[in-house]
Amino acid sequence: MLSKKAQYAFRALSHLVDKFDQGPVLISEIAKKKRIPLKFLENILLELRKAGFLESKKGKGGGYYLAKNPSKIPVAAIIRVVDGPIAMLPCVSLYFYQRCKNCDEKRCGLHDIMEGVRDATLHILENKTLKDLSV
Amino acid sequence: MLSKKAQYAFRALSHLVDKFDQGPVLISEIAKKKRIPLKFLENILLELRKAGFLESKKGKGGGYYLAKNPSKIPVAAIIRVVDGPIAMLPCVSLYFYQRCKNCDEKRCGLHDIMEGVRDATLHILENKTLKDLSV
DNA sequence: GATTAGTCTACTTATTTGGTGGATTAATCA
DNA sequence: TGATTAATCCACCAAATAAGTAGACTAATC
Repeated sequence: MLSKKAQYAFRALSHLVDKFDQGPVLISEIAKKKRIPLKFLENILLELRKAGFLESKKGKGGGYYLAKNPSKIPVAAIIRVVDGPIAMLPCVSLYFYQRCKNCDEKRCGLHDIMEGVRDATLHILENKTLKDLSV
Repeated sequence: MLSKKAQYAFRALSHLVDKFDQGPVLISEIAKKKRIPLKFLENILLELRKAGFLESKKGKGGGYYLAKNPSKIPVAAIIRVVDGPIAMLPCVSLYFYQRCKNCDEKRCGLHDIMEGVRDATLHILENKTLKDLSV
């Protein structure tokens, strides 16, 4: 399951996609429109900015906006920043790999199954982008 | 990510698959062989028994054993019992569905994407079974 | 220099995860 | 029948993570 934080992130991003190329959007506007706790949203947007997906401007006329075209930002990348690994086991994660305690990866059936799940999942999440958030 | 509990469950089950049709296996044997904390394993096995995947026998010669052929038990079913939903959003879960607060399912891009992920994931997890745990 | 709006640090609170202790019940065997 | 074996059940605990909040600070604009 995606965390609430990740769900908030996608809701916020979908608003920024709608306003793409229309200048900065206030955090407070996003919070109000999308019903996200303001201070919590601050943290989320900051994290997304540090990861390079958003840019921001301070002062009057400031706010947040997408750093690049929504069609260039895969859904998978957002999940990794906000929630971490997408895979169901550490030993099959591409970006957060950890060796399996007590499991020989060469002879572990679960490993193989979860590798398959990861591939199928990423095939979708790497190809769907923020532009697909607005239907 | 699967919880540690679910990972323990699969490790324990793979042992029971290896011993399938050879009578009951002691919790303590599984715990030792698979290096799972004994008392925690008790809880896990009990849960799996109540869900109908295992049977047990008390007293001397007792222990746990699979309730049916490993090839009849899908990996998906085990995950649902131990960890709950497989889907990435409540609003696309088949067994743990919950309506999305603040998201119109007919017009939500994320909903559609995660529906696709769910289908791709379940296509694998419903067809792989406990017999696939032993390679 | 007043105002606006994001940044940063540091909490707090709630929930989930992972794990333990100990008494009880059921089956077997001597 | 009573000792032994092994699962069952209940109730708890600690650590980690998730979710949310407070308030001072910095940068841009007017």
